[in-house]
Amino acid sequence: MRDVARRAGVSLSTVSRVMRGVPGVAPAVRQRVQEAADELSYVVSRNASGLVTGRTGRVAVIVPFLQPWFFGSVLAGISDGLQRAGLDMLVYQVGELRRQPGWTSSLPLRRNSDAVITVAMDLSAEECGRLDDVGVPLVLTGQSVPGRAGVFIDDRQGVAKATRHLLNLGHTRVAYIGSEGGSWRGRSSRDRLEGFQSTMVDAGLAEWSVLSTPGRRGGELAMGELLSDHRPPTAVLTEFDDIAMGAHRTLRRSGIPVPGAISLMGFDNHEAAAILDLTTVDQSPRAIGTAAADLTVDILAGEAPPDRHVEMPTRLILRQSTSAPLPSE
Amino acid sequence: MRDVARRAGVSLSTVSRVMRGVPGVAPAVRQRVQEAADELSYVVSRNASGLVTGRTGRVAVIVPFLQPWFFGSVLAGISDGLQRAGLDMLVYQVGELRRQPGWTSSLPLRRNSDAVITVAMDLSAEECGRLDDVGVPLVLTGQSVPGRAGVFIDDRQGVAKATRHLLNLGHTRVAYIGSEGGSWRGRSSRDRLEGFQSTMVDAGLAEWSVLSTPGRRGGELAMGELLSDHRPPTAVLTEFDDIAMGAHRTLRRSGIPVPGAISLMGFDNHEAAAILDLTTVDQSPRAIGTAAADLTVDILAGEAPPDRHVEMPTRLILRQSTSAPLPSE
DNA sequence: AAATCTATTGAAAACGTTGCCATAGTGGAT
DNA sequence: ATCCACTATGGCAACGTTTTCAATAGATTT
Repeated sequence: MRDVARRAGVSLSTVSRVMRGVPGVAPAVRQRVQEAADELSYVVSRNASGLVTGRTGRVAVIVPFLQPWFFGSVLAGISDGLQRAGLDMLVYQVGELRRQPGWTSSLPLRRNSDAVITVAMDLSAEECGRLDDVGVPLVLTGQSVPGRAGVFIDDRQGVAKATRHLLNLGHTRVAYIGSEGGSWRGRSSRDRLEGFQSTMVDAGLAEWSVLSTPGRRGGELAMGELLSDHRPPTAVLTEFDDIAMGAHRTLRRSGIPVPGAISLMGFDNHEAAAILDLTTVDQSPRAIGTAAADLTVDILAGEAPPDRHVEMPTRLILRQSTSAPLPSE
Repeated sequence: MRDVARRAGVSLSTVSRVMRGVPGVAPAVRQRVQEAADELSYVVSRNASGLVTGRTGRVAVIVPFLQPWFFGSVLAGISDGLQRAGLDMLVYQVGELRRQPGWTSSLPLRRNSDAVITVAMDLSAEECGRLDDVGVPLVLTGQSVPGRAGVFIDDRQGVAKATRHLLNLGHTRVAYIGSEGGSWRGRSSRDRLEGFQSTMVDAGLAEWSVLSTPGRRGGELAMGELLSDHRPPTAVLTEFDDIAMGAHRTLRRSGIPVPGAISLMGFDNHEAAAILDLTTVDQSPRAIGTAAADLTVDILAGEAPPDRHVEMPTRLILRQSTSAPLPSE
């Protein structure tokens, strides 16, 4: 910065003003400084400016994992939103680390980010509290906690929508495959199951659900179990697409036509769902990310209360894996 | 920090020494300071320490996109590696921005990161140079440029491996579907094509390749084109799995059994490849990420030359989509 | 007992910014 | 001509660390 000042023949203060775009600098001088900065390819050190302003210009994003497609999509959205606001994105993958009770303090968040966004972390109240201690705004995604800022979908309603789709097609024997344990998404898991159950009960039908280990393998097994019933379901809804893919595989191997004999539905609109022509419910993770970033920016600017909730819509994606049940039955 | 010092009854210098874990502090004092820091849940401000050390403790990772599964996997690996070394990860998604000539300077890299890792950016020499100007080590992944640090796979060899697999099964009419334009992966694209061509020529067979738009849709179209040949191939290899998935769809719709009539192979070991039982070549993106992070750490520590190349192995993943051609032909 | 060495600690200068206050012009109203 | 309000600019302290150097107190050697 000193070099820029010297080159433009002005003081440090003036360079600082130009770099921050604050008013009160003569146009001619402004341009001269700008040119000098460009020639030296100078950018301000966030380190130094953050030291005095107390703002770091960075937002920490905490994800449980980075590999599953879902997180990539949410991150893409967050990145878009933050970039627009000129903020940088720090990404922390907690993964296994999370098992340890004090994991929140192992993250160097304290004075190193202006806000924290968690993605589908399903935090406990205690974990939330610990993150609060960092002293920066906390925005949750994929999770709704009263009194805390969050962006999420209505899991219950989304599943209800899916269930009704199957009922509207004329199915009466509808089964649900959910996950249990091992998954990091406890709350959302429960909500989806309840959404299914209440919709079935409201329709005066028997609620029929199987819980299995999460993931594709779980779906395979659970589907096998359903097929071994003396009157198998004519439609199967799963908690998320991965499970549906496993179920799909079992059906394929058993030579059971989809949707001919059994209609199959997923949830999430997984990248690969399109490949299998799987009817599903879209929750547009990228939009969730953008919304979370925008919300964060607004909170930082004081334009939004630090407990605003943003609910994202879900959309039914109709593909080839669902149809009316065979009339013969 | 001052608070910690006061609470522990020592000077700032001593606290600093304790926090950095440098020797020269009496064990008793060390413990007292540690406790005080814990009670105040104090962590050092990277901002301030970076200001004086010149190190930021952060590494910038530049990716073209964040959504595709591949990037999530590489990031997961990078995150693992950096976390182990106590470094934070800044992620910049350049995406569309890249069209603009000066995009490199729009990233606040200069004094804000200790190193830059690019992921499958396929940078031009000029872009590399611009990133060099930032003045920090540059590590490329998915791209090999002489004289620059990089982690990559041998695309030619990987495709050659795949091609030989098909030839070993007894196929002689093997076609290749590659991508052209629109993709950000020019170099890798060319290498893969050449790997196929040279292997075929070496085997004394006719080289037969179709280029199409990248992605699933391109695969669908290209497969259709191949099927309209008066003697369609008995095996098809594609530049990457996405294309293979499109091709798979066309085959499914045409009622052509895979691998019965046509063997199909992808490349990359896409998440969804397992769903389609697609034989493919794995390049373990997560391992690439870890290797890139480790290399970066080593370069920063001066333990590796700033132009070290790390070549990652590829592995043939045998699944159900390839088999010997029908003897009848 | 004096001298030397070592281990531990503290004091103060830097690092590159920002924000406040002071200063110097500039033009208009009195 | 004098004063005022205003704009543009510079000077300097402060932010929270690390680093260098000096100081102190025991311990060891002569």
